[in-house]
Amino acid sequence: MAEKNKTYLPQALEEHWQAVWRERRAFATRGEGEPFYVLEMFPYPSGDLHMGHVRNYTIGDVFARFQRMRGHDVLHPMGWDALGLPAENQAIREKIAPQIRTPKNIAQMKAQMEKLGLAYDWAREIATYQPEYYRWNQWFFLKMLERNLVYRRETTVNWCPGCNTVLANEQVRDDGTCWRGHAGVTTRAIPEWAFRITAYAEELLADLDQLAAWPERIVSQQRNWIGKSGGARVRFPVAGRPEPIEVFTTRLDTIFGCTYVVLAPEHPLTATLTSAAQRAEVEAFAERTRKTDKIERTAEGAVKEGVFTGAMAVNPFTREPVPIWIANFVLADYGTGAVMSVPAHDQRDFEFALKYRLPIKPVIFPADGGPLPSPLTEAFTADGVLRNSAAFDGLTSAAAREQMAAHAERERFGQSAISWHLRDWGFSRQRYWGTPIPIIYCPEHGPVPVPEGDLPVVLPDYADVQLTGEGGAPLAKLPAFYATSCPICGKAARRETETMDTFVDSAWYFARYLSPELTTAPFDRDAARTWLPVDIYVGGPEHAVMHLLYFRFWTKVMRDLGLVEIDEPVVRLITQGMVNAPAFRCPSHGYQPAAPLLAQPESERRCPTCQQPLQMAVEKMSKSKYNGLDPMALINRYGADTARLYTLFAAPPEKDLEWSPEGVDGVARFTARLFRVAAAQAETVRQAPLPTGMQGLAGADAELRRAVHRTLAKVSDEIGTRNHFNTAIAAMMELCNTLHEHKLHETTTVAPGVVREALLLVAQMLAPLAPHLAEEIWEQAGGEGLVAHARWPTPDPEALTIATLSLGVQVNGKLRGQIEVPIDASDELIAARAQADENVARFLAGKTIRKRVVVPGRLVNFVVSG
RNA sequence: GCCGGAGUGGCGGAACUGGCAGACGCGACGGACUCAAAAUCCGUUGUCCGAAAGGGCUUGUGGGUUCGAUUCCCUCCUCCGGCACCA
Repeated sequence: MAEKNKTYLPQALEEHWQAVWRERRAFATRGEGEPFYVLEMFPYPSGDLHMGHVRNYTIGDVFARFQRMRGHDVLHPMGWDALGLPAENQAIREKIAPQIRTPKNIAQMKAQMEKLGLAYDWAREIATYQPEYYRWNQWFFLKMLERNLVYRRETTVNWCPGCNTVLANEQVRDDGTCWRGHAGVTTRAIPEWAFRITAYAEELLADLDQLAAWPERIVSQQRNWIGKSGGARVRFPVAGRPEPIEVFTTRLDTIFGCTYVVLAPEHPLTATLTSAAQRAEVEAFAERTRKTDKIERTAEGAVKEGVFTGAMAVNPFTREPVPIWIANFVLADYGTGAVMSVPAHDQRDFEFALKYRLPIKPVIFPADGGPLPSPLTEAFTADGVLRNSAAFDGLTSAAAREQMAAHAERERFGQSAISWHLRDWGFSRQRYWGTPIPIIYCPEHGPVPVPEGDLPVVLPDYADVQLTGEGGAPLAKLPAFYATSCPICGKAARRETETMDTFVDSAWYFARYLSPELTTAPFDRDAARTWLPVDIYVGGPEHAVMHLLYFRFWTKVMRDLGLVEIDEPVVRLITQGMVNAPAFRCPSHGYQPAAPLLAQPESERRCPTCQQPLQMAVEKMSKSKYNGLDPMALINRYGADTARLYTLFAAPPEKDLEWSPEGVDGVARFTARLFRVAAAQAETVRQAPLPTGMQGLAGADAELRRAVHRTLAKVSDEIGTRNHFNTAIAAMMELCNTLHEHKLHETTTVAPGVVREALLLVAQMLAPLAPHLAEEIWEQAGGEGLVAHARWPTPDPEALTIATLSLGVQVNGKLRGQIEVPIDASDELIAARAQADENVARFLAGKTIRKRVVVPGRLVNFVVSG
């Protein structure tokens, strides 16, 4: 900047450099260097960045800027996940068209991102609400329909009789009322469209092995979600019925202990086989189950309940009759919707049997021949040896599972089978603000795909739709939208009025950035060959399962469509922890805005309405808890560099972050100190020739140069290898303290060349983290061009050498002394020095040294006795 | 309930492969500068005993493995994320 001021005024300085970057299009791809794709999960454009965004995008920005300095050709785009429920709810509340509101929100958030100094190539911006984007959702739908990866099925959804519409899980409150206050939320079965993700289950599981650079916890969550388990299907005939009950079990070895079977209340057989005597009870129970929503039902830490249907099935192994029950914990759309219950060997079945006084029959006994308590006090769930199992007695569980499956297959009442936890992806939504599903229902030809040439099916204007949140799919009220003709026969037909799950948008957006303007294909194949897979993907761990699984699934589909040549979308995944903050809650009036309360002394924090003392807890920042802190306030007060450094300094990326504004001051001091050092030295060092090595350097010159290069080695490792930005910043703070010890903030005796090198290296190290200040220091010290485009420096190995080491000396594992030894000291010399230490000698006196452990470079330990 | 993760000073965190626990920062305390305040600069700061040298204790709980455990194993507790229509 012209007219240097020695006071650090970050706002003006940052605006200046942001303008320079913008003018020079500093973050466009260059077309030279190894391609490197850095991606962050794109946001829903709510209108304001929150702290979670700031953290997410700052972390991504560090990677992008660092890899650019490493010489890569970096692709770093940003876009908007604009469709979905929040925008629709806002439209209902505020009566503003999402088409109007969304671009405004986007403009505002984009301005905020620019103020943070994020290095995006804005020429590649995408927004999913634009027909230019979602037409490709529709195109993919048609392609997947052709390949039998899309189908129609029945599903159960939350239904609010008051709103007369389907509710998202989020719109159902704990007490069974809907988000708008209606009571009596229930579930109901409706048809929907689904993606056959299960066709890829085996590959989605196997390819987890390719994800070596993903966090282990994400991989295991995916593995468990896919949930492959080996077992068997067995058919239990029902007296007087043609159709048997099919169950899946992983414990076929326990089947002689099966004393009842349980169906889901929605199971198709439930209605037909219930006896007349039990009908009223069974129907009442099914109705009650429907009224508890899906989440609560599976979250059945609560109550396991069931009723007898009055019907009996036959255990095909024992040929004995067993009662058929229905229960709330068995789900229709999971497995076969029916389970065989073995109370002796399954804890849930055991509890259920006790409650309803069903027989408990042990058939597996400990392999060591030990007894089981009689009566059982809990289920014996381990593998063991079979008894009471006829021909299979004496077999181990594992052997029995094999032989019994073979037996079942021979006898044609079952076979071994694999079961998956993963279910197909239902993506129909009865909503307006989503991608219209390109299907036309013809009375004659049934569901007919919209011809590819007629895409996109464009969402009708908001003005034509009455968004009330009531009465089912909004598009179904709009004849101008749905009235059409059949593409096959031309007769009057009706469009599909449901829209797609927004997970569809985010399943492939990473590829759209490669060629955002393309109108002939979702993306350019050559560009995909160049840029994919994504090298680093940064986002929240809340997406560990669903989004990332859909993302992986879609990539494999795109591969099979011949669009990409990769199996997996992302090489390296970084999941950043959440940003939490204190939230205040009044027992009577709910959450209260945290910001004014934090400004008050603790004793005065009371509910503004009723003056009760408030409960405080650290919770995820969110609007509904009123504990969000506006990042723009932070940036306006301290500058973007300090805000960035603080979010990076407070915790390593993957850890949750408890936001406390106090710590910011320390980082603000650090940036201001660095600025003052650069400003103090600029005049004297700008032209100084740089040192070429350690020759001729002594005293403070040598000391400072060593410190700078040591810091560079540390920072390179922390940023480049370990991604621990907090410790990188700590190392730079230490260096800053060293610069102060050498009086670089005023007049120093250190040689100008050494000072200039220090400043240039500081600017380069700082460039990914605090890019504006880095540019400023770079310029002050006479760096060439932009530091954003400079190469990441390499430490001078000569400056990293050291002559002596300091080792700890332990006696019996307790630290008793400290010694200095030459770097190449032998174990004998180390031991001699250690024993010579006065305090160590005290602890060795009169004892026998039984063992000596020398850990190179760390410590020496004497094991003594006597 | 099931799946995944986390727990270290007054606070955020560090300790990379089993090797000197508490780097760096906040806060607090003391000092310099100032008429004064802010800013800045210097110092102290896990805890207990001790004048000091030094010693005891200490990484959610209880146990185990090891010369040595924040790190590995088992038990329990607490908190956080996900659970398929929030994204």
